[in-house]
Amino acid sequence: MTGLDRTLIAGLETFRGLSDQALERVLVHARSARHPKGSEIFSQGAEAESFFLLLSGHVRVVRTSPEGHQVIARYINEGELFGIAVAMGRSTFPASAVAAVDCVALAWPNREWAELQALFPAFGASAYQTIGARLQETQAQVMEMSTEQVEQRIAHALLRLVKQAGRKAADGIEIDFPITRQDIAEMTGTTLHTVSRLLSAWEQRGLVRSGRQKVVVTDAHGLMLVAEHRRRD
Amino acid sequence: MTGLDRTLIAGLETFRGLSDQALERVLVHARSARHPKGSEIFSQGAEAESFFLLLSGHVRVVRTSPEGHQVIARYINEGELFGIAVAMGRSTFPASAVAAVDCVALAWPNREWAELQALFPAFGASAYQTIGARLQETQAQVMEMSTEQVEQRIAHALLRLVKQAGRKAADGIEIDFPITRQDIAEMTGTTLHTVSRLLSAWEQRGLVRSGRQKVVVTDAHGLMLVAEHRRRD
DNA sequence: AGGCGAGTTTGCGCTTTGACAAACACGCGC
DNA sequence: GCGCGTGTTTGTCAAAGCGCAAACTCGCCT
Repeated sequence: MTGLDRTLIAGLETFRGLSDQALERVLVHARSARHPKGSEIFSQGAEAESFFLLLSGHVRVVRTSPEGHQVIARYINEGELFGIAVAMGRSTFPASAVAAVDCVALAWPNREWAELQALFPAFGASAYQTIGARLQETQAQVMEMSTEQVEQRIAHALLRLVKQAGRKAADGIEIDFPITRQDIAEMTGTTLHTVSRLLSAWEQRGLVRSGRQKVVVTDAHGLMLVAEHRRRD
Repeated sequence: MTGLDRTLIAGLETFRGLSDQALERVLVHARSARHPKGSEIFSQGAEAESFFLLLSGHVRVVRTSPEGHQVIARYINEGELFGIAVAMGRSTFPASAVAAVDCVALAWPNREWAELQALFPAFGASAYQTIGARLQETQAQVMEMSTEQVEQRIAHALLRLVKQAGRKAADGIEIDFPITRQDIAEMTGTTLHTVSRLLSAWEQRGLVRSGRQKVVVTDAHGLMLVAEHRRRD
């Protein structure tokens, strides 16, 4: 009854090197679900009973502080694992996941984690590499926030988004999902006002073209120069 | 010839639940080394050939940006693993480790990682939990830097230090290793000047007592109030 | 077609905090 | 015991960018 075909996940980095048979096994306990844009896939603090893999769409991972401040920890791209609290020995989700667009994701019960890891060591290794990579990225983000001005941080964030979720547009590269000034502010630790001002300025200089929930980087190289420019050298 | 006794590591979280025999096996390829205060245990960017466990002392993990800015990612306490690039699938160290005081650390060749993990699943699980916990901490740090003022960040940092490496002093809790204003600044993304001013102010208010490379928290509760106090609510 | 609302733009004042500078003090080594 | 260097204190100044406020505009829903 699953109807899940192994071609869904064949070719994904996470399952690289697994045989067709292995892929079938992986999918046995997986359930696929559609998550409409804006819906919460899981909720910060909730009991983590499953882990997920994004088949299509884009997911925003958001942490909310006790005081209600939101911070976007990362965007998840197609083919990535997310909500893997189980891999970090956590029983609750440390953040919420929200579908940035209509999404399709696979979900496995946590108990499958140990199982799959034992059956397919390559899967375990790849998963832990993912966590390691995220630790690196997050530490890089701390460095950025410690040493860079807001302008550089936003430029870096846009370049990262374009790299991870860029789609060729007529006059540049467009970020492949709707993103507000507020979102960008929450990624970079600033306010939507400042983001708005900077995007306007950059638009004048021909670096980007932006509109309602939309950003197109028209001069990636120019933006890189902005990102590299240090003032506190 | 090793002379390493299993009592060195018995009782450590990382090796919890391992038999005496297992502990002996763990130590077979371990080498112990003394690292004088201020010396580098490993260097950012260098080929990672070993992973480490701190037996005694305190280690500062420092990242340096291409422009030369330094950020202290964390302090390692006794009994903790560090330099586990191998666990994250990295071939080079993403940061440097510097002995904050005279230290003793065990080192294993990377090849032992897979070995130990296979032999003692509990070891692997605990190690990955460590990485997961560090990812959490680092993300919490990003939140802090996004949403809190410098004063709150420094208060939080001090409280964390006191919790992790506090030692009872006559009139409060002292941080157990020499730490400069510059160090605190590099932990919190600010400048030593600002740290100095705030510590002075706090000293006046009776929250801390500080001197050359030394900080004593005399009123942890009061400092917590400072840490919680939000201005951008 | 029109209205509503979310998202955006923009102005202004002000606080926080960084930059620069200079003097100071503690402790170690000679 | 003295001098030097590292670490610390403190002052002044400047400006980045936040808070607040208000206007605006595009899309979408009815």
